[in-house]
Formats: sequence, structure tokens, C-alpha cells
Amino acid sequence: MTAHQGENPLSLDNQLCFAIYAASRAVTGLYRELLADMELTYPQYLVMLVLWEHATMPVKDLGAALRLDSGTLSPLLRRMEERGLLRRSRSAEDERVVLVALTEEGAALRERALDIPARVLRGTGIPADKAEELRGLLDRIAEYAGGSGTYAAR
Amino acid sequence: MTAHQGENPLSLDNQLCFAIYAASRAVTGLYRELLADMELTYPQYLVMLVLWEHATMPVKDLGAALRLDSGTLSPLLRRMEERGLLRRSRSAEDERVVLVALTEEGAALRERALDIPARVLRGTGIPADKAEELRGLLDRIAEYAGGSGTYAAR
DNA sequence: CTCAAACCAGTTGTGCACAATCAAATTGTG
DNA sequence: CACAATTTGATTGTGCACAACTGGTTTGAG
Repeated sequence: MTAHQGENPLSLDNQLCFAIYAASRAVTGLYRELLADMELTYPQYLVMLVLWEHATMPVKDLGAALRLDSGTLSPLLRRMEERGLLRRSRSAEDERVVLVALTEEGAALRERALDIPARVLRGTGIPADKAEELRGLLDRIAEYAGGSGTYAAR
Repeated sequence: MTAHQGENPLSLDNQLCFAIYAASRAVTGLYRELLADMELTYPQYLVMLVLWEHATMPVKDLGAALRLDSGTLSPLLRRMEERGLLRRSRSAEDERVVLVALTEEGAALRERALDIPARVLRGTGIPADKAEELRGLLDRIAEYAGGSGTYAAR
């Protein structure tokens, strides 16, 4: 498989980007199973990862950490608030800022998530040493492409 | 950056999967710019890649190639048909099968897409030799995780 | 031949992503 | 102080993804 399509620059099998796209969806599918009993989606789980490290933070910082804008985060956070995982409140010092704060229920969920990274890594079939190298390359792509990406063409 | 967070298994920065997820969105953003003047989205471009190699094929095979189901492909193909890039028709031999066929307009678009892979690869900042290795690892993840993923837990 | 099982595409409903736009709050400058 | 520019989050609209379901078609066991 993935035969060398030779000259064709538009062959699907030759495209690094399709591999990233397909792998991303496959990994999200893995998480879907592992997160099902916590009733979290993968993006919601990412929000929890950040909040488990910083119990309270502005929406803006959350967006910077996950590289998501308010159009994505606002409804996502609303659903998580309705589920009781977090609360949102306007900052007293700056009324423009909305602070996202973990509830006790949200904080308690951390324990049930502790083994997820290891289980997912097994699910990918990637040895730990390769994973490190792979992550480095992908971070580089996200930084490079993301930098001149969404905001770009200046 | 991406400091070694040490022990914390739930640190965002340590997660290979977030790197895949973020890189995927960053790359999609790159394509968004390059495909804008063709008025194609990235998934639509992927459909075109397949059709440029096989001018006519069943929806099922298209889904197998891109790992997308009919819930995604049906409305996507409908929009592309409305735009005149392709036509859909029931197979004569098997009325269950819908054949997707490139129109002349769709085939003609290929020329304008020829330089896109090279431009995207530059946009990722990944040298060509690393790209090959990266693609191999990602294919493995997609196969491994996708295999026991969407359909899985048998 | 019959009819139950499998197959294929489409539809519905939910949840991201992201561009574009908006309103409210804050900041900086004169 | 006045007020234009900036910041912040929300809202609207479009387009994926995917689970669950539907309806028409084909296949195959008996």
C-alpha cells in the first residue's frame, strides 16, 4: 500500500497533509471511546487538561493555549458549564474578560482521566521514543503554518 | 517553549495527540488560503484529488479512500455538484450505488492545483526528507487507531 | 422462489472550527 | 475630560465529522 505514485504531484497517497488530517481524525476517534463514559468530547477534554493545570483562567488564555477562537469556545464552554464542570464569570477588574473556573465536579474528574494518555499512546501504535520526535515535527508545523495561516497573507 | 512538564501525565504540552490536532488545523488553514480562489474547501479538494486520478467512482470507494462516511460525503458532494464540478448518477448495474463523475469544469481545475502540494509543503517548514518519515508514522497511526477506532470495540 | 440479512446512500441531530460582525469595556491621545 | 482605537467575548452563518436511523436494492440461505 501507499504505492509510490511516481510523478503525480496530486496523488492522495503522496500527501503529508492528508496523513495529518486522517491521523487527527483517527486519534479523535480513539479519544471518543475513552472519553465516552466521562461524557466529554475531545475538545472538551483539552479544555479540562488546561483547567486541571490552571483552575481559573480567562477565555482568551484558554483560546491561546488551544489555538481556538471565541466562536468555537463560547458554545463549547456554555455546554460544559451546563454540565457543571466549570463556571464562567466576568472579571471584576476588567469587565471584558470572562474567567473560566473549574467546579469541584470538574476538578474531581481529573482522577478518572489519569490513565488516558498512556492508553491513547498505546492505541496509536507509536513507540514512546518515536512519539517525542513526531511531536517535535508536528509542533513545528503548527507554529510555522499556524503563524502565517489563519491571520496571514499580510 | 514546550517545556518538559516533568511528571504530569495530563500536561497539554506533553501530548502527542494535541500536536496532531493542532497541526491538522494549522495545515487546513494553509490550504484555506491556497484554495480560496478555486472556491474549494480542504475536504472538497481531497475529493478532487481522488477524482483527478479516477474520473468516475462510487461514493463508497470515495469514502474508503478518504475515510469519510456518507453523512459527511452526501452534503459535500451535493454542494460540489451544484457548483458544477461533478455529477452524481445511480449505477445501472446496481441501483444502490451512486457514481460520482468529474465534469469538464472539474477536470479543468486540476491545472490550477498543480503547484499546491509544493506550496503547502513549504508552508509547513518541513524538509522533504523528514516529510517522508513523518508521513510513515502518521499513516501508521491512522491505520492502527482508525482500525480499532470508529468501528471498533468489537 | 421467498424473504430475511446485508448493503448503499441519504437524512437528522449534535458538536466542533472558523470567518465575519457586533456590542460593551478599556486604553491611549490630545 | 473627550473620543477614537483597541480589546474581549458573544453571535451568526457555513461547512465539515460522525452517530443513529431510514428507505430502497441486492444477495443468499432454505
